[in-house]
Amino acid sequence: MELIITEKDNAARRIADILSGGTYDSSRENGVNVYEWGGKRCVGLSGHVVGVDFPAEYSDWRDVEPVELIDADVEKTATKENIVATLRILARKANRVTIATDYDREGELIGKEAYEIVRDVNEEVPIRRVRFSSITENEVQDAFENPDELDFDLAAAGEARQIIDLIWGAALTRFLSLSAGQLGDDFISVGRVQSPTLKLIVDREREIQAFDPEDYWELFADLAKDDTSFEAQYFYRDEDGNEAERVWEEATADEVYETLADREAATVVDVNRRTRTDTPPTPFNTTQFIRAAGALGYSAQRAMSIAEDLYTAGYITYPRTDNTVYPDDLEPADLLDEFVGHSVLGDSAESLLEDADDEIEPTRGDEETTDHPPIHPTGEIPSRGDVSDDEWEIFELVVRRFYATVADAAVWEHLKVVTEVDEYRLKSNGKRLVEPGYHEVYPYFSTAENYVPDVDEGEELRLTDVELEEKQTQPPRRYGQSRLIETMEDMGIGTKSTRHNTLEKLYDRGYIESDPPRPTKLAMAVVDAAENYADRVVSEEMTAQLEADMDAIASGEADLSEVTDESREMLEEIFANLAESRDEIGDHLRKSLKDDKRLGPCPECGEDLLVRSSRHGSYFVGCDGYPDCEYTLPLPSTGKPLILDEECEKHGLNEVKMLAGRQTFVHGCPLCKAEEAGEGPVLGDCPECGESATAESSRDEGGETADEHGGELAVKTLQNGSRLVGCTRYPDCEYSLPLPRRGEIEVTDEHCEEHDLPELVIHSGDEPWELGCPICNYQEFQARESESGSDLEALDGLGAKTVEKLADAGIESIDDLTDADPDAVAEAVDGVSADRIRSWQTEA
DNA sequence: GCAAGGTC
Repeated sequence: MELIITEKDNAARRIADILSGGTYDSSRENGVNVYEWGGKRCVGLSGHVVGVDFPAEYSDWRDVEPVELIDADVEKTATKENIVATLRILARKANRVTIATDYDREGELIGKEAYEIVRDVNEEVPIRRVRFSSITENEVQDAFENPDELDFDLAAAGEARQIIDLIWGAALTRFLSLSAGQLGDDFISVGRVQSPTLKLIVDREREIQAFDPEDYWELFADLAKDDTSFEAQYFYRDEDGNEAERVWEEATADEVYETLADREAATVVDVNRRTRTDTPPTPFNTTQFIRAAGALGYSAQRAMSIAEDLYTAGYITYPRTDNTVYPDDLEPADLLDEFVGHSVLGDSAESLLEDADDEIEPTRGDEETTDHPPIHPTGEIPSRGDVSDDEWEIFELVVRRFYATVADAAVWEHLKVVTEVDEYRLKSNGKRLVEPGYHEVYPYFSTAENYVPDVDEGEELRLTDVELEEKQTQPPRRYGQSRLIETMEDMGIGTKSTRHNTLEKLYDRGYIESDPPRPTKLAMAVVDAAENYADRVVSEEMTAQLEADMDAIASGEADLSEVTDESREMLEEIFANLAESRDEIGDHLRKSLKDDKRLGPCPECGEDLLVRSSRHGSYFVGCDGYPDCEYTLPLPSTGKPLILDEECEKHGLNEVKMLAGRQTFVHGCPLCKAEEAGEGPVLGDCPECGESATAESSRDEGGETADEHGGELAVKTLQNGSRLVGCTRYPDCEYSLPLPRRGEIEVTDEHCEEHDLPELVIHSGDEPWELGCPICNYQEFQARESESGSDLEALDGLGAKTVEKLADAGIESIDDLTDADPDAVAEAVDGVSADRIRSWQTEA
């Protein structure tokens, strides 16, 4: 029995299909698919099924000095136990093993991991390696006819990376986390890939913060020939002889403006016409795919997740690839044929086939690799009902990108007209798409034209309007997600499979927020600390050096232990410097963590108000002075709060935005919100769960935290506009007291002695209504209701709800009702018309 | 509770 091992289940199934001619059987062992035919079995791994880690005695962060990790053993342990177990069972019975993992460095390492699992249970079996860069009939057949050996040096290069990444990442992550006392889910991480990426974002933010805008002026004019008018812009030659449009002196700008505004004609002094060939884009690798999907509004993570689904369903090829050159056995014409006749994608395919002279020559990118083909459609087309709108949009993008790579170039005609007004010059740039070429099948790039009419040198044009625009230089823009991923690729950090995950990791760690990502104060502090003490871990150098070392290992010029030992020594040196600065680093990190949560001064005690999260995952605003100060404000229940730079003028608190995907919204100043609607002034302890009510039990339990303290009664306005006195711990505590719907509530200085609550006065109409202590008021109301047997309920069509509403408006008995003015009552009570009140009055 | 790299 021959055992074939691939990197993933999908590849196993397709290889089984090719080698068996479609006659394979499949079964499941331990939840792993096994494909079987004529004396062969094929099984797919799930990438790495073993991983590196330190021995268990190093796992407690507090018991181990981070520096000890540098010389700790590094062990390999199974991370996918069911797959490892299945592999062991199958390997015992095998008389030949063929490793068919992906054709790249990591694939070689995954192959070696499989090799070791096999060897462990079967010392004798011959193990061979096959390599192919796309799973097509030809390539796979060819690979199996020409098998090779595993490349242990190449695998060792991958192992060196694993060890170095683990040691540096774990030791420095633990050091920073310990120094700042961040030991739970909120540890502070550092790594060879994430940290240079974060530095990229932080550096850009520093530039933005340091940016000093400069004023400049630009001048625009409208020119007209016959009935058509077009725009022209003032320019001059700068010191280097280059064309410049920005005027840096206001006086100069005014001078030009005066002249232009005064004249009525401009003379054409130069006409320049040229055609430009606009070549079609190259095939999609992962990065360019993410970029194109990003332009359609998809985050990197989302784009990859959709691409994976489309791949698994068989509609597109493998989405993780560096390759931008189609393999030889891709027949563009055959693939186009698959789309002919399709309602949405058919027309383009047909026109491409018609236009093709003989051989279709697809575009080629710079990167030709062995891993996988560029992302392209397989020829299988989902019906609209099978996929979501987003999936269809991404699928169409991939199909159309393929179309573009086999389409003709586009041709633009550019027309530049220079005109003169006195000694000043104006220019107009026109462009026209004369041959749409690939744009016809790939509508994702702008083909906006700019019309400038045909003119001749010496011609006089009317000068109809002049505008002087005052502008300011803008700070550099933040990187968007796809720009970051492209830059990571340029810097050589991360891989096609991990770059988008790295960004996600930075979000999860609290280093970046929002989109385009903005670094938090914590991120600035982490990058700061790393720059000062472990510069290497935030530089792309570390990866560049590692790549060079890996190449040396792969070519046999160096061995794994030389490289890892050298790396360990460098880290030792870093730790020698770090040790003395531990407190200083910790203080800075802690301060930054607090800065990220700070909203402004507490109106009660002046300490900082901070955004905090409750045990249930919801957020609220609490005072840093807790437990001395128990001031709190609520935050909306949807989303994660992001503190904005904008400050509320009234309270000096930063505004808050709630991030919740598409439901993201700006909440504003939480105190304003609380005053406007939501929770109003706090009146005192909740009689059910407040301090005095719970004092004994909470003392018994001990370990009080900010989100556990006793509830307080506050005035609340519900979404439907009705008001009540409710507990701040709602929904955990449902204690509530009714309040009238209308009128302004005044909280007086008078206190009810029995309940220790302030007395309330309701201002509506002419006469203020002294409601008093809300608990007393409610008790009186209940008493009256039971006394009177709520005589109102005797009336036809008057239910308990309405009785309550009427009571809120001060009508608590039939007598009250008969005395009342129906129109005024209708005004004060929701959902009750004056007519209904009149009918009750008659009935009474 | 560390990293980065596979894959789901």
